Amino acid sequence: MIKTRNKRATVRDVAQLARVGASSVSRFLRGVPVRPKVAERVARAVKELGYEPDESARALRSGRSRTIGVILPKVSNLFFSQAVQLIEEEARQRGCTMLLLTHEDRLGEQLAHLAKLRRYRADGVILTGTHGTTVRGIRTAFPDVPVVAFDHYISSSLDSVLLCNREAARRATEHLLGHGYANVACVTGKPEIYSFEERTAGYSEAMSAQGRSPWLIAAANYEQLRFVLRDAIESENPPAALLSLSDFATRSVLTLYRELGRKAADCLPLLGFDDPDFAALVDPPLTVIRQPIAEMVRNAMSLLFSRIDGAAPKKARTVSLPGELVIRRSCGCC
Amino acid sequence: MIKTRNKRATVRDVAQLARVGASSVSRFLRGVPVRPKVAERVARAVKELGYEPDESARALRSGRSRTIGVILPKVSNLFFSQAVQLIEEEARQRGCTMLLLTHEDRLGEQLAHLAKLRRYRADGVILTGTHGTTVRGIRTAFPDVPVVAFDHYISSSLDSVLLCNREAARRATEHLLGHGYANVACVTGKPEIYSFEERTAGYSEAMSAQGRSPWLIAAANYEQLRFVLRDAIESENPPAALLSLSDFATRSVLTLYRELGRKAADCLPLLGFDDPDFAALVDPPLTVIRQPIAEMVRNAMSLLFSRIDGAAPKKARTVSLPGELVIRRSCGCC
DNA sequence: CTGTTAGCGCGTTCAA
DNA sequence: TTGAACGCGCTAACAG
Repeated sequence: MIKTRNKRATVRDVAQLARVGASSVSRFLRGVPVRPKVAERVARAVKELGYEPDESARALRSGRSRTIGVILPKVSNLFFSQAVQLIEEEARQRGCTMLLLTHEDRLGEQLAHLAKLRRYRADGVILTGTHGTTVRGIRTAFPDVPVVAFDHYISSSLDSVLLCNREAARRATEHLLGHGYANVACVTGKPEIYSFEERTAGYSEAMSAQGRSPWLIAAANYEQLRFVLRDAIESENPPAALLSLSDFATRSVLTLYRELGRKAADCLPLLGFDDPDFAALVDPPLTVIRQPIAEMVRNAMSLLFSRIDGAAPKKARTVSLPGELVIRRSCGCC
Repeated sequence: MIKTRNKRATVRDVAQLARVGASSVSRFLRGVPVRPKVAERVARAVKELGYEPDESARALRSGRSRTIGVILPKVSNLFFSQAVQLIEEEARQRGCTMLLLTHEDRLGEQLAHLAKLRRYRADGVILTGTHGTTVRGIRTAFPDVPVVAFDHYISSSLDSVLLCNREAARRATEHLLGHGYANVACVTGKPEIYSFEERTAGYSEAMSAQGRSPWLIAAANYEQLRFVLRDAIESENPPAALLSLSDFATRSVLTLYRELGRKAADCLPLLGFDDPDFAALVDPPLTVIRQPIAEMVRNAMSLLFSRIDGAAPKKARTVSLPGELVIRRSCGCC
């Protein structure tokens, strides 16, 4: 089969073949009512020519790109990769396509991404920012584009969807405390990240409420975290149990145990945020706080699109969703 | 602060302010040499106006959208989510943005995605197709757009990047056989997927070479797989070891063990494809075939861009990369 | 190297 | 309702 390098069909070609005006074609394609006869002829011409509208031209003309931008720290963990998948599906249902960008917690990259989305005229943005993100920076890039903060609170002037981080951490801590482990330590990497700050706060509240002083085991990255952690658990007075603030931190803990050659019985009771693949598979199975990813995405998308469609109140809204405590065995239950 | 709803600055505004022609602005922005004086004035005007070029207009005029499409079955496993992250980084370095679409192994969705990318005039496409994908279907959507098949061989007329699936499966099987487990079974979901077919073939070759008959434990999905698997390992003459063809299949195996309450000692020796989070964390740690994701992505992107830049030979190229056998303990080593 | 001109494909006027 | 004409913002082609 010889590849006929025909130029792509345009509305004009379709109009000509269907013997109607170009604007009738345009109307038909966008669902604006036209005479049945016209509709039929246009439909046939479209099919015959294999016509597909050009989204660039559409965007240029209409000012809407039918595109939403998604900016995340990374996609290579279960929380974000599931979120991406759900966002994509929902965007598709709403006739949009997703531009995906990751910043790996570098503010500079994130700013560059915002500028890029501006150039692409994204109709809206889902943003999980990093430490240092300001609403001012966002609004410089997007004076008039809807932005929803996802898993990250930036300002009351921005729509946000969040886990009830404090409450979840408090509940998790209380659960551990309830087992009689008085000296619960809190483990996290990148303690400056918003969610981790909040969770730390919730943890501290729960500890203080029982007259216990918080013990934060933190490090700038997860490599280092293992070392700090090792010092802590091999010290004279080690923690009685561990609250881990993310799947990454949990992985550090488990990796350390493995390096140390500890058997399941020698492991500190553990409760972690996120419900990664390995949670149910390790020994003992991990008790976790599971984030309601699907609901978070659903809420974020409906906030976003209500703004894109101009149907939102001016005031920004914040949706806080509770975490689910999934009890397995690592916490000491059973 | 009152939001001044100024229209966005355009090249003409910049040109006017800088007192140069519009095309000089365009040239400067694209890196085409201009007189230093002009460059400086344009740069200042751009800054002053906060000018950002409009990618829609650019795409419309130049025929290049600076966008690449990525179509995958899903992103919620480690292999694909890492691939996505790497693709995005590399696309960014090359000045492109990624449009991400997932089809969850539904051919219809995949076709719709191809059509969508056509409307967006994607400059190139990275595609992990599903069963039933034909080069004809792809070329109907993209007569003249570069497409690279990723982790999926479709036709010799399409650039492809692949794991050496057969060889890896053969080696893995031989490794298990080498431990003296004669009766090695092969476990997979969705056996019709290209990679799994190839791996199955490699497994069968290795078995046959030793005069053993292959035993395929397969199911259409991973829920069902657990049941089939259970029948197999609880039968009178169970397999002596298991070769799992993907992280999902491996997860099914481990989940089943957990459901059955089996201790590490009672688990069949196991070797699995992919190196997911949990591989090093479970007991015993999993021996796996790790796919060289970064290299696969690097190759795919350079194949793609050499075609986008018109610097590729006409003939399609296939890159096959070897898997890495990561020996831990589940296979019976140590 | 520069500026002017034209038109990419579409949606949105307008007058019919 | 329809079709013709215009222009969104930009870059390719040209003449200077």
